[in-house]
Amino acid sequence: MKETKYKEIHNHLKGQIQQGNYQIGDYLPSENELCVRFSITRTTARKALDELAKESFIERQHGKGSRVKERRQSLGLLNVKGFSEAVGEDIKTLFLRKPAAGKWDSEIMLPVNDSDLNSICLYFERIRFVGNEPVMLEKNWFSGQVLPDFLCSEFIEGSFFKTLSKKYFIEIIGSSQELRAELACGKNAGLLKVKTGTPLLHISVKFSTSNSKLNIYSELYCVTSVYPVGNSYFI
Amino acid sequence: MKETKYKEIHNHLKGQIQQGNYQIGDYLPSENELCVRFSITRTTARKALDELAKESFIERQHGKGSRVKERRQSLGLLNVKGFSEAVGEDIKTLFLRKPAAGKWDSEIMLPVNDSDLNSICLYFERIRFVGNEPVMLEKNWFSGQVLPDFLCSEFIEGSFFKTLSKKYFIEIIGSSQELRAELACGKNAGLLKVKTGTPLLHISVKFSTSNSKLNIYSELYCVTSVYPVGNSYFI
DNA sequence: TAGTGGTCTAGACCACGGT
DNA sequence: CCGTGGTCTAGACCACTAG
Repeated sequence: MKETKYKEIHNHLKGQIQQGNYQIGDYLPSENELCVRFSITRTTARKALDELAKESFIERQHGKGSRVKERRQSLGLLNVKGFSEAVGEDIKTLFLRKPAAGKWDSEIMLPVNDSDLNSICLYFERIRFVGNEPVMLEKNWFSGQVLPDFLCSEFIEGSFFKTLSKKYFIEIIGSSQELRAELACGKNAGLLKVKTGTPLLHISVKFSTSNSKLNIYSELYCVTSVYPVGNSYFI
Repeated sequence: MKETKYKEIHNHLKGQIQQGNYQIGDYLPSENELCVRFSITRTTARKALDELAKESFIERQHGKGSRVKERRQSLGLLNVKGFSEAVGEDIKTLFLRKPAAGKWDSEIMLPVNDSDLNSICLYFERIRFVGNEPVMLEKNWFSGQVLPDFLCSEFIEGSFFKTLSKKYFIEIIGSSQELRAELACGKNAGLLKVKTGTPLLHISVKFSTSNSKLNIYSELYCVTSVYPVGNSYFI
């Protein structure tokens, strides 16, 4: 498995940013400078920088350069932050199923890419608690194709997204979502310790990542009576 | 103002897809074919196709081609787009109350700014239909302070946000939201023509605008059984 | 094996921003 | 003016898919 040149440059620069060698507002080396420093052509340098821009680490400014941006946290609804950073209280996580081989379930509401359907499906499922109250049932599917050793590893700081970023250098670059209000079926009601027929907020999300072979499909069932699902978005 | 070549190709292909000349599952011309047909190089052809992929009109398949994807339509969550631009179908709007003086109701779930509380409150309320099905009950409160003549004017293209933008040059710059799944109370059930006890998605939004004196508070009640509320966000 | 997309080279001209 | 990023050409080799 050989890494491409542009990914090498891309990861190098991303690492520099994450380590703080380039601060917010700083300018990265220009395309031409990267060409010299890494013995590549502009096409390759551009590709590396374009990827960084797509992941919103930098902002390209015509005539000026590539400036390190503040990374926006909110991604549509549930954020990149995910649950662990979103609730300021005492939260716990219980794995109902640790990451393992699964199947592309029909429970996934958003259309699954063909390329995903043709590859191995990994799955995990957990319940999130605030205090001792279960507030969210979370089911996640994704292609195992691009995540070697995923099954063996623990999550970094309990966060799936952090693990993707720090261990595999994969960033979330977008999401689409569908929201439904539903009545809890017996099974979900049991898991969330509510009565059957309690209204649940059902969130279907498909996350796109900087690795085009990795999409993450999630189905979330939330008890919203005490803790509504919130988010904010600012330009 | 000259259009770039890749944008020209990109728009041409997008038009073909939108007009149905390429159906879902069809393959677009290969990169090499585009090169010949439009007298361009592969770099340019690729750029056009990459843009289409980024907009999720197509899926790139190594060794096969560029396949037209399904783009699911659903009710756009009021991020900035608003309802009228989000749904591609036959939508109608019925005003239950045209914009008029109102009061800062306790139904508003998100905290109202003090400066708003101290100024005149305008209010309007409408029901959104897809076809003949009511799908959303929408209640809006905002300060009338900065919108002279607002009561007299019609909405531009039926859109509140467009009216703000084109007539008053005010843009939405942010929002916070809370989501709840609730059971329809008698009144809302009646308006939305569902049974009491049907689960409704209750969205509370507070929009901030480019005019710091204007905040918009909305309470939305959505029937999600047929048209889930959707949104997507890409960096 | 032929055709496809993915990566890369080595150039070129242009539009933009600041000096 | 120079350096920046944006577009584009004309090639090349590779990896993947399918017959």
